[in-house]
Amino acid sequence: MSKIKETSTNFENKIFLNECDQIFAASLIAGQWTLVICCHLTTGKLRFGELKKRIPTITERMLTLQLRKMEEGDLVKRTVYAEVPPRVEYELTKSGQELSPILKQLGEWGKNHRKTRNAEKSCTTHKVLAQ
Amino acid sequence: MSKIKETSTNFENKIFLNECDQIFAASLIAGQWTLVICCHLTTGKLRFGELKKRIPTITERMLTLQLRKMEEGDLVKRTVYAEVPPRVEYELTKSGQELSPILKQLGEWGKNHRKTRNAEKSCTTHKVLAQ
DNA sequence: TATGGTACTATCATAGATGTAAGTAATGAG
DNA sequence: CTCATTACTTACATCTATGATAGTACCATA
Repeated sequence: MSKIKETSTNFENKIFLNECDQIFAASLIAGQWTLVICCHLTTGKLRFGELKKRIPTITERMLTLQLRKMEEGDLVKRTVYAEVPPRVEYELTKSGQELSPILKQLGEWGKNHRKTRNAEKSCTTHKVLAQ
Repeated sequence: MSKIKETSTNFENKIFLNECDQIFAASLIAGQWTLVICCHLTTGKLRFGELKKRIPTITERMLTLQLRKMEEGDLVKRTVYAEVPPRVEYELTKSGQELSPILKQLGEWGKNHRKTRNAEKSCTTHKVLAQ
């Protein structure tokens, strides 16, 4: 693989294309509740009401909106059973499952980064940080 | 490592703690321009004006705001030189650099996910999607 | 007929993110 | 003295995400 000049249009384009996919991916996990929902679904299918119970602070409206957005983004699959009272199950799609390890890494990074930050802050300013 | 009952509080807590770090990490890369800026800084230091040139569609205001947020989040380091006209350089911190490979993976996932989606859509609905 | 459970939907209100346009400090060049 | 340069800041407008609250369809059950 030959090295591309950093000033070439090609080089800029490569960066830009990469950005695009990253931004596309990031936008799919951007919602305030998306990762929480994702996390709860990693262990298997859950009904709407079960999700609501596990995420007590979410409103039904937001849960609906987020699940729809995630369905739209092909992260979750929604299965409706023609029963009364209604039963709807949500599960991660294949893509959703493939995202999990990356999110896990992101979480690891977050953990370390948070530690590093707090260490540096307390080292330089000797302040205790909330959270 | 013994298996934890899925119904135990401990199990729920483990999920929740993991969530926290992920959400913390996600919030740091959440800005509309954060990843774009990150991307351009992976190749080295850049001045404010250079970043602006490389991201023609960003306004000065947004560039400032995002950079400040990234500085606040310890993703970038800001160096001011006492010159006139002023010179300010931005570069990724160690944490910012460590985030790069994960973002790269995220981009890879995004690329594949986008492909899969389009393939499935065109397969079932035979529609051409405007991206 | 009245009630309950499930998974929503509709409406209104607010907070936060982003965009537009203009202005600023400092100083060297002319 | 005037102007250009750089990295901003300020004020205002708008757009999007989130929140609070109430209402709905369906039918089994009492």
